Amino acid sequence: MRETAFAERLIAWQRIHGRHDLPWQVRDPYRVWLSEIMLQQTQVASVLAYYARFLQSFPTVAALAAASQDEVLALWSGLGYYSRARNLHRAARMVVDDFNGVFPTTRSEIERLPGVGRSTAAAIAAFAFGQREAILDGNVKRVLTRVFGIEGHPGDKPVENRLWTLAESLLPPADMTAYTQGLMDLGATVCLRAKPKCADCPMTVECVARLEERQAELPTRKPKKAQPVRHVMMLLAVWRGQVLLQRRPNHGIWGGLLSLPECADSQEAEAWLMRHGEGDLLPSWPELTHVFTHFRLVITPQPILLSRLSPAVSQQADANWLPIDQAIAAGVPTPVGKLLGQWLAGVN
DNA sequence: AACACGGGGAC
DNA sequence: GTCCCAGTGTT
Repeated sequence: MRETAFAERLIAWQRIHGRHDLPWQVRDPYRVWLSEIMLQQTQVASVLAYYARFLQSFPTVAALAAASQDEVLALWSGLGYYSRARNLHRAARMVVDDFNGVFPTTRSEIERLPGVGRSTAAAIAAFAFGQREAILDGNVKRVLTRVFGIEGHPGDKPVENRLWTLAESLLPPADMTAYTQGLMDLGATVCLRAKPKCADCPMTVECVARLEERQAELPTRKPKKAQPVRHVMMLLAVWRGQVLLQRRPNHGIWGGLLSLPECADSQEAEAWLMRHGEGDLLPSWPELTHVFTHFRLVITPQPILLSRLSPAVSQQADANWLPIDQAIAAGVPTPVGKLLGQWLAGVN
């Protein structure tokens, strides 16, 4: 297909059939940026409520910069990929401190913000400033591999490089907002992964995948490998009606979130109890499996009722004793929220 | 180049 | 259950 034909058809299609009512379809770069970060590896339906709540608490980049990391993480809790929230917070402070409170206006400058890579920077530059920059996200990769019949896993470097070059060659001379939004809309509403609606697609007559009936083979799947399993025991330590939460390190899984204390097995749980005071190990609850991209985590919940807390422990700086309902609201990982919810349901 | 990083929707 | 998504940062 001619490059110009692709862009012309896409823009015309977007104006009629594309999405025009998403809350982040604005020119305010702060709102565009926030939405793009939330939408990384996360679907629109999941983002909508988080976006509204976040914007209500932090209406401007200055408000976000003035917040604490805790406040930001609490509003992010449940969305996943928490480094996005920490980077967002750092980047807000960078905009205030290094860019004099004015959001940067070029792709290369925007790309310096932590958490903003090439595609996200290009999307912000296109939506907020109408600049001629190519995006390449999951939707675009699916559309391009199908329409142009590009073989190979799009995550492989040579394939990805080819897709970037193609994406740049397709850019229209103007109308970048409609074009960029059209690319995303086509991928999200028509060029679906499982059942693409080829009859509704403006590229259908020339789409390689459609012509060869290979929609199911493109984009090429990632070769999969076995997922390792990790086991952990999570302690539901309760003292005077409050549960103990500990801050996780900023790096690694659930970085920076409050979570339950962990150990390997019930023997270690006994030792933990001896260190922390006196009380009883209740029978452990049934295992809970949490699935990640790269491994599965099998959690054994171990409730502990403390009757006395050792003085040294009660003064630990990182110990957070909270009523269960407040603990849930504090921004804990999803499986921890489930466990605390089960406790509430069981006790009350 | 490969991996780490969450959660949820679609099937 | 499996696959994959509006990706980025680290190694």
